[in-house]
Amino acid sequence: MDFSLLLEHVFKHITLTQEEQSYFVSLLNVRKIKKKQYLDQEGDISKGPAFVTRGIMRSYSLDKNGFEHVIQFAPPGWWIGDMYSIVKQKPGRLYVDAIEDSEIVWLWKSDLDRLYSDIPKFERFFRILGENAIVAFENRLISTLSLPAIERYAQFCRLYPSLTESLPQKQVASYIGVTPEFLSKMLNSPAPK
Amino acid sequence: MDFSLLLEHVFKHITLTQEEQSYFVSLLNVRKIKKKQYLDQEGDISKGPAFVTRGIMRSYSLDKNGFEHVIQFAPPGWWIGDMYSIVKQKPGRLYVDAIEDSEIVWLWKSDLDRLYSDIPKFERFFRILGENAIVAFENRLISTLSLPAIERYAQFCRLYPSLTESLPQKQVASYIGVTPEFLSKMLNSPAPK
DNA sequence: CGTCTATTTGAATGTACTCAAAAGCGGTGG
DNA sequence: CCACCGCTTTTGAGTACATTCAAATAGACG
Repeated sequence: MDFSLLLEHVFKHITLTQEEQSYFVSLLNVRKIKKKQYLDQEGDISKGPAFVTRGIMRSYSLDKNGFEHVIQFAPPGWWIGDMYSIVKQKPGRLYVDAIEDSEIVWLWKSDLDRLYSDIPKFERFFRILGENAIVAFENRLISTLSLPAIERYAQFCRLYPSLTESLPQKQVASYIGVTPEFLSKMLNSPAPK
Repeated sequence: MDFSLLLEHVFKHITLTQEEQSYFVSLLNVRKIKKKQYLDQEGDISKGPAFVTRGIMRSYSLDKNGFEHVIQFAPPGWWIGDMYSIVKQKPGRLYVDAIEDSEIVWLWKSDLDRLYSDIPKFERFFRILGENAIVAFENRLISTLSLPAIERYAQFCRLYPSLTESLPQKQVASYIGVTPEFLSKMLNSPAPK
C-alpha cells in the first residue's frame, strides 16, 4: 500500500509524530474501482470520505428524467463522496463512480470520528479541507448563476486543464450544466478553433 | 451585548468552561448594519466571519451586466461572509449587505486563528459548520443543475418558509436564478394561487 | 402626498433543449 | 489485425423556457 500521496497532502496542513502517522495509516482502507463501477449509489449510506490516488472519480445526481448532473470530478489528490450521506450517515442523493480505472483510500465514518477525538489535529485538517471545499462551491455557484454556457466552459478549461483533455465532452457538458449536443455546437460553430 | 444566540449555537456542538467562554466572548465584536448598508464590498478583504443576531443579511455577486446573484441569505442564527476572502485574506468577489436593519457578531480572522490554537474545540465547531455549509451548497447545486425554475422556487419556499414571506420577490428571483419578471409570471400565470 | 422601488403584463427575442439521424471512435473478439 | 458493436460526437430542424425591453400599476417610505 502506498499512502504517500495522502500523507503528503496531510502534511501540507498539519504535522504528525511517527506514532500518530502510524495510527492514522492503520485506519485507512484501499480499494480499486474499475471504470464505470460504483463506489456509492443513490440511497446508499456512504461508508466515509474517499481520497483518490489513481484514475478519475466523479459524483453526480440523477434527475427525474434520467439525466446525470456532475457535482464533482476527483483526479488523484482530491477527496470525493456524498457529503450529506457521510456527515449524517443517512441515504444519499449522489452516485459516485469511476470514470477511469481508479484507486482510492478511504476511512470509515466511525474511524474518522475516533480520529478526531484521538488526534485533534485532524479536526484542523478537515476544517481546512472544508473551507476549501466551500470556496470551490461558492465559485462554482457564482459561475453557474452569472455566466453564459460558453464562459462556464472557458472557466472549466482554465480551472481543470488536465481534466478538459482527458474527459469525454459529455462529462464536461454535464458539469457545466448543458446538454452534450449543445456543448458540441458551441465548440464547433462560433470560433472553430 | 447579548451573545446568547451565538453561545447557544456554539453549545450545540461543543462545551466550554466558564473561562473558555469568557475568552471567546472577549474576541467578539458587535456591529449594527442598517438596511442596504454593506458589511463587505467586492474587492474588500473580509475582516472575518459574521454571525447574524438580528435582521437579514445577504451575500451576492455582481456580473458584468450589473445583475446581482444572491449566494446566501442569513437570518438570525446564520453565519455569513465571503468565504474566499475570509480564508485567504485576499480581495473577495462578493458583496455582503443588510436586507433589513441587522445586527451581527463578528471575529477578526486573526482572532479566529488564535482561538483555534488556544481552544482546539473551536476547530471542531467550525469543522462541523463547514460540513453543514458543504451539504447546503451540494443541495443547492443539485437543484440549480437539475430542476426547472418553478421547482427551484418551490424548494426555496419549503427550505426557507420564513424568508419567502419576508423577502421581496426580486431577492428570491435572484437566489433561484431567474429574472424578477419571470418569477412574477410564473407565480401569476399557471396556478394562480 | 410624492418619490422611489418593486411588481405586473405584454411582445419580441435568444439561449439552450429535444428529437432524430449520421458520422466518428474505441474497444473487443474472432 | 480487422470487423463489428456500442458509445460519443456532430449536425440539423423545430421547440420551449427564460430573457430583454418597455410601460403601466402598485407598494413602501419619508
